[in-house]
Amino acid sequence: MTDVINLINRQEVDLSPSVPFHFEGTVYKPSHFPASVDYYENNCLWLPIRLNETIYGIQLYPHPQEPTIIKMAIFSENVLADEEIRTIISEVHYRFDMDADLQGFIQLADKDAILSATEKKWRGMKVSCAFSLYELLCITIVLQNAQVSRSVNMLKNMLTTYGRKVRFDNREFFSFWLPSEMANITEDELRSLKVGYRAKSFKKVSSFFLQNPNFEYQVRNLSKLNAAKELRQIYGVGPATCGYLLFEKFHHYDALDYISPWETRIFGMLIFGDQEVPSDVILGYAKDKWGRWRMLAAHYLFEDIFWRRKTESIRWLDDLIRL
DNA sequence: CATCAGGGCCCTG
DNA sequence: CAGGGCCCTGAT
Repeated sequence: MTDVINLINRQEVDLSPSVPFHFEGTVYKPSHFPASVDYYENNCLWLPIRLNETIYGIQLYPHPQEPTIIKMAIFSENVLADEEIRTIISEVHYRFDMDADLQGFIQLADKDAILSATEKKWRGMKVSCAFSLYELLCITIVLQNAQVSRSVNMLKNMLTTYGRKVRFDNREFFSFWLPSEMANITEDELRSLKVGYRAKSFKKVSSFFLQNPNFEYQVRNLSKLNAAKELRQIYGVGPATCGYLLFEKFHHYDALDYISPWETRIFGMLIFGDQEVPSDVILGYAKDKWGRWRMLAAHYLFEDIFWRRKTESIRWLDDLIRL
């Protein structure tokens, strides 16, 4: 796609997330690999967002004076209707879990030796996913059975070939392709972008969303168990991907029922100082100590160590990540 | 130079 | 429910 979508209209609105709200911890997750689908810098997030097939540009930053208010600038091609603004606000609230009540977690962490300091440091950090379910699935597809550098390359190839270039606030991004845009693309074409056997997943996931356009919104209302049942029916969604979706996208704070080998080693170190601890021991520990907050607790520990990695060298973590 | 496992999942037996 | 195969790549 050569044409660039220029979002020239700018409109500001105020958001009032539930407090406490840790802006930086919520909108930027250092454990995620960087992609040109959003950008975070210095307490400000830029994000193209696609709703009802229309692409908007979102800029989020804390209000300079009012600590409980988050400012959102919406960039658009056309002047926004009130209804559109309401839709965007409500979607952003969902994606950054702005209505969450984490009081139970705060109380739990306060009495927990492992969590206490980390929770205080990041108090108000919400689980978030800047992307739609379909977009997140595309990310998890490139994540599977590949090292990070290859995942980055696969997503970049897909975006530059099928994504839409979006410009707002003097910045350029790629917005994801639509499920319908995958329909006429062959597996061989996808394989030429070095995605390998994942080509089939892209095709199948896209046709699933084409047939079930409201799937994400239906799953939002389901219990963890029922949501998992629905998600696992999608081709390419196994236990690891399902866990990511349940937690990051659908905010099931207890979605820690499976841990992949590489995460097992990291959690082993974080909890027991030993990377050889088997995953079922870690799962049992988390369930016992953190109960219905166990994935959120794990998330706090996980993101904290990745934050620390930005300013200090953590040898054992470098060895385990293998970029 | 070759071999190999990787931020999983599908499919088969 | 265990295990082989899968695309491609950087590490060894």
